[in-house]
Amino acid sequence: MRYTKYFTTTLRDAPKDADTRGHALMTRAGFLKQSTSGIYSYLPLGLRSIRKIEGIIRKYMDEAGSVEVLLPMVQSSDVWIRSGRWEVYGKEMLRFQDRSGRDYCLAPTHEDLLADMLRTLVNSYSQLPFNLYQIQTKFRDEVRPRFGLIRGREFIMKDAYSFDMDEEASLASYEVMRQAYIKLFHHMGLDVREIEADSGEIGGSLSQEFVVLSDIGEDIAVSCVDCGYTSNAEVASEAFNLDAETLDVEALSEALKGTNCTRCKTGINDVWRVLELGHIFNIGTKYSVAANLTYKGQDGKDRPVHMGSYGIGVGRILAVAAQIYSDDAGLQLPINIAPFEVCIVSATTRDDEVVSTADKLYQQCLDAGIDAIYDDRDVRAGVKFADGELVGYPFVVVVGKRGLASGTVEVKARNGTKNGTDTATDTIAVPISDFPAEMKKILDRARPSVN
RNA sequence: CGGGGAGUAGCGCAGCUUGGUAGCGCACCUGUUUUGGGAACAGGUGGUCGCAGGUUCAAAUCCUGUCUCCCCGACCA
Repeated sequence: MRYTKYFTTTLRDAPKDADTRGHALMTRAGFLKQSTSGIYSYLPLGLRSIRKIEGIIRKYMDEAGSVEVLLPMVQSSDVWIRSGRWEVYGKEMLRFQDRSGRDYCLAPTHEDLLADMLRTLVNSYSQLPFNLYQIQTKFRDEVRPRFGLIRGREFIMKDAYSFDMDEEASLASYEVMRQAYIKLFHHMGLDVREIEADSGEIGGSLSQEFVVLSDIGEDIAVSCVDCGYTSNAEVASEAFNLDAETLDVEALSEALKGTNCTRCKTGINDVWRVLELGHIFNIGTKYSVAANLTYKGQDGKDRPVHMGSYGIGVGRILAVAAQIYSDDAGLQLPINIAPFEVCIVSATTRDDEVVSTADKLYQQCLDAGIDAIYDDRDVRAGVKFADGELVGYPFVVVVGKRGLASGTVEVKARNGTKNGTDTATDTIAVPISDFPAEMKKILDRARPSVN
């Protein structure tokens, strides 16, 4: 992509209603534009990152045997009345009527419609097991949206559901999903922790959260520095007989200072603020019984399907990555979820050799399948460097007279850059003759290894 | 829903106390010079001061109402 043919913008000042650093930087870098409270437009760069996150999720869900579907966002009240939740679901469900006065809602979740739909499609044990997922926009009229994409009212979510004949098979499906989650988060470059969670209202026998440690986390967790066993504040407070009323980070840190891990018995506990990115549940038959979702077994008897449910907040992944992986100069998104992996910068546009070389390298990137943007604007080099740091391209390739004199270009890694100076510690000179092959090697080395 | 803050140019802000023809920085446009770390100079565009009503000779400024956004609490990916 040539910058001059693209559409993106950068801002020096963040809008005043962007509070967290990640949100302010994404706004400044041209990823996002708030539309109204809790509702955002994804601009070209932001959408590229979202698509990459979705692509990684699809890869690992597909590998785990889950099959993609797309359910409607606008749902008739019929479904919800049948599931009994039309009355129960509170104001978070946004309801409205069509021209004939029929009731509808914007789906806050999809279990009800899915179970309802499958009742007529699933009949026999021979159809089981299976697993369905979708990546969809959900709408919850939250009491208080906040922190940009962290808690929006409209948000993109991956939700998956497993359907098995019995509890044992369902637990096996759960484990497959759990492994897929670990891999996909690592592929994105995120340091996720698994937390033993309370199943809460969804119910069921087993539930885990996938969280990252972050100052904008909405929950508190206790983690063992040795074995890594992590539990949420409620579980930890039960284990240590603490008063759940006093559970802020400081109080919990104080209370648990020096205590040992409840699992490995030797490690020391540490307290963190954490943000939930994914949550998996082994539900059992609660929903299938309610929805009359049954299958006929080999013995001819009807039995309820055993379900599991598996969610990931897609937009939230981008939001928290922007928060965690950034500095004062801008974003530093992990390579697999950055909007572009490489930015080619022509240090001047007034030198024919520089321009023609930059053009050539860009074309080589296209031919080699390197995910590159070419900043071919007729602006000072400093503007391109500053914008490059703000957007956080993992690598910036500088084509300039200096390098050309020795037949090289500079490849600068974003995380090695020193703000405001030209003393990047992680800059290497790459011979122009070897460019695309060398660049590919550099990119591959930079990717997190999964497994 | 309870508590707190804010709406003035695309973005960030001043002006409001003490009414008197709306201002600054950045961005944007034109020209000249500049060109490997957010250039300089000169000129220029752009605002029904959130909206409605009221007080007044006169309202961004005072009064009343209203809408919106943000922050802190209970819920959630």
